[in-house]
This record gives sequence, structure tokens and C-alpha cells, in this order.
Amino acid sequence: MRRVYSSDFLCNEVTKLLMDVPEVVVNRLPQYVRALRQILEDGSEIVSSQLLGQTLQMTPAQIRKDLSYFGRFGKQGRGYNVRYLVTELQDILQLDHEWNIAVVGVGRLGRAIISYPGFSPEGFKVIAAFDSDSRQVGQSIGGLIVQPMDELADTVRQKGIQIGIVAVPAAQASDVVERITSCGIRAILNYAPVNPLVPPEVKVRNIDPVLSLQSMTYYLRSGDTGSTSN
Amino acid sequence: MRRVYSSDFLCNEVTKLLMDVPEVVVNRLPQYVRALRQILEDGSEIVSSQLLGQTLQMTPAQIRKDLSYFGRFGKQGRGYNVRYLVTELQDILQLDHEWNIAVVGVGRLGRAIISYPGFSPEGFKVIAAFDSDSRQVGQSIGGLIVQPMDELADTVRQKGIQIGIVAVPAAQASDVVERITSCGIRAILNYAPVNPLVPPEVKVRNIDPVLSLQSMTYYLRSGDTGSTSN
DNA sequence: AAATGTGAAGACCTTCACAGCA
DNA sequence: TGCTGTGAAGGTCTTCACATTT
Repeated sequence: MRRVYSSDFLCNEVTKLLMDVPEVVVNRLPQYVRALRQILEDGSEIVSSQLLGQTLQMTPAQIRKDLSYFGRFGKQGRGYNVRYLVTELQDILQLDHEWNIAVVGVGRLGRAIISYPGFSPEGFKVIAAFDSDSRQVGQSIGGLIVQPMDELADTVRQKGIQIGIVAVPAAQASDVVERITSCGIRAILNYAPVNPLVPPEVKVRNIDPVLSLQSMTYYLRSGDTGSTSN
Repeated sequence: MRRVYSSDFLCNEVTKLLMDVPEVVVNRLPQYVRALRQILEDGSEIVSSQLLGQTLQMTPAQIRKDLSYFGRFGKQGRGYNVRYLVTELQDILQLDHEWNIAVVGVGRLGRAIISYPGFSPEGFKVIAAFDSDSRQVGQSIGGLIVQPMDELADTVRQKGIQIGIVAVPAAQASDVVERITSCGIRAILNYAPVNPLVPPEVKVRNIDPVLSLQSMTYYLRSGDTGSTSN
């Protein structure tokens, strides 16, 4: 009944990519890429899960298990070829592509994002800016002319924009996210202090420093470092 | 056999606070606070876990379980008194305090953080700024005079600074985190693209938009929305 | 009747430990 | 020998489902 190639066929790398990989695992891959690039810069061509784990404060087992979702990149007894592993992970994450980004909202925060020099070396290009405030429209920010919101859909299509960054006040955020997703954009980096509702095919990452601070203050109880005196 | 007060005594709120609450639970509390404040503004005095769950895209069971780590705040058959629940959660998270913050690194990013208007309404006050570059020292940014790094320890002590924000380049981040923690600071918001190693009593929250983008691109595979054609 | 609080069950993720290979 | 890749075990978090209370 079972055909000769079925086992290998079902387990090749293409199929692995289509398998359900836990999202926590995917979220760690960029950290691996960053650490591996650093290790390469420091002159090592080979790395063990042990050593990589020390660098990233993770257990070697977790790293091996994570990588095993995508293929068999190591050599038993030796470790991983750093150069090879980096390129594989970059492929998996599609970091070889260039990604075009539109920023919506050009207030203080939006301007800082547009001028942030850390995106473009990683292949993330902010190539359009939008604002609903007509006084902002037409202004030049970091080489971009601010466009009105009703040009969003056309520009996304014409310029091949795949990622949206939301930098508008909380009150407008849900509407803006709705407009962005209805243009077919499936990845949103959201700086507004709301957790927008999106269709299941859309990924959102929220960046919210106030929430981060508010969860840390829980642990800032006076002299206590975790031990109790019974 | 069972003494009248024993159960209540062992389960009072002080004891609950000392129990080990999962960190994921603590991380959700600020979201509850934000949503509850909004609900209050919208005019509701009572809310059910059902309704709160809809707002936050969480299951009602999760909300009830999370809250149960800290006390019994609801009334069966009625729901939660919003005003009461907000104040309880604010107490738990210590959001009634004012928290003093030092920003280290006054480059583009550090300046944006110092001038960010979203911290202070939430009780987070940036009251000092430091930089290792002597050309920055002495400059005024958002009303703060940039200080040299060797004044860090004294200023932290004198001004009662409890939180540090790191906004320096990756290469300096580990050193800066080390200096900050050695001043006794136990909460760090890190904008540098590294995951610094800290003693167990120190909490770090990393804010790294590039990592967020790099994990989303994994999912941006062409027309596929998750279904396979067999 | 309606909604909480919570043990128990289930899902998910991490770690272990070892077979297998260089 | 040394290190990977991986089933199995262990641990953590989420969800279920219902007794309980208003």
C-alpha cells in the first residue's frame, strides 16, 4: 500500500517548512541568525549547540530541537558549520529578500521610525509614509513625501509594500490596521498601545514600552530578592 | 479537625503575592489594567470575564485564572466591579508609585525616548540622562542635562532611580547593563540589539523591532494562507 | 439565571538522555 | 570521543467543566 518514497518525500525540507512549527520557535530564529553572524565575525567557522547556547542563554537541547524542525544542519561529533547554518536560517526566514515597508503616522514616533538607521541594513526599506492629517501630507521626512491615507491601497500595490508599521495614536490604531490589512498586507509592526484584531492570515507584533515597564514594576518590591525568611 | 480560619489565612492576599505567579500572568496584568480603564471611561461599572475577554482577544477562563492568583475580585452571578478591580491590579503592579528612570545613551534613539510623552502620564519619569561621549555631556535634552557615565552610581542613589533604559549601540550594551545593575537597579528596558546577561534578581525587557520584523517574514510566503492543496 | 473560582484535563513547550554517526 | 538529532519524559500554561454563590 505504502509507496517507496513516501517516508523521505514526506520528510524533506520543503515539507518541513510547511509543517506546523511552533511560533515560539520561529521567534527564536532571528536571534540565532544574529548570534551566528557575530560568531562568524569573531572568526569561528564551526559552533556547537553548547557554545551557541552559552552565547544566547539557552539550553543546547532547545537549540538542537528548534533547528530540527527545519532540517539536519549539523554534523555529529563536530557541530554546525556557521556559514552554512546562517544561510539556511536566512533562507527559512526569507531574510535574503528586500522588504518594502509603509509607515502610517508621521508624528514624533513615526518620524523616529522613518529615520531609524537599523532597518535598511537588514533589508527592511521604509519606502512610503502616510498620515491622515492634511497638514502633514506633502511634507518631506527622511526623503519621503508624506501621502494622504486614501493613496494607501494604490501605493501598496504599485510599490510592492509587504509590511506596515503603525505609529498613530491609540484611538486611530484599529481603523488604520483595518485599512492596512484590507490592502492585502499580512505583517504589521504596531507601536500603538492597543492589540488590534486582525484576520488569521495577518501577523502583528506589538511594541509597547509602557506595558514592558508596567510588568517589571511588579517585581520591584523593596529589599526582597526572592527569598522569604519563613 | 479543620480550624475555622486556616483556609482563609493560608489563602489571603499577602500570601498569594508571595506565591510563585507565572511570569506570563504578570505580563498580562498591564493589559487588563489598560482595558479596564477604557471600559470605565466608556461608562461601565461592571464587567464579566466574557466581555473583558472579547476586548482583549483572550478566553474568559484565562482571565479568571490569572486574577485568581492574586485574590477573589469578582462576584458570582454578577462579574467584576471595574473600579475595584483596576485599583487592585494597580496595587499589585505598584502602578500607584512614581518610578524614576535613567536613560543611558542620548543618540537618536535615546533622545526620542527622553522626549516620548507616553511614559510620564503612567508614572514613569525620566529624570536623568547619561552618555559616555564627552561631546554629548553637558547638553540639554528635554530639560535634562546629559551626565557622564561616572556620575551614574551617585545619581542613581541620590535621585532614587529604580529603572534604567539602555539606548546605546550593541557593542556597548553589555558593559552599560553591567554598570547599571551594579548600582542596584533591578529593572532594565533594553533597546540595544543584544540579550544581556544579568543577575537573577534583575528583570530585563528587550525592545527590538528588527527581531520582530525578522520573525514575521517567515510567514510572508507568497499566496499561501496556510492551506495546502494535498 | 448568571458568572466566578478552581481542580482536573489537555495542549504545548522544554529538557532529558541516548542511539547513531563523524 | 564528541556532538547531533530525536523519541520520551517532564514541566508549564491554557482550557474545560462544574460546584458554588449571588
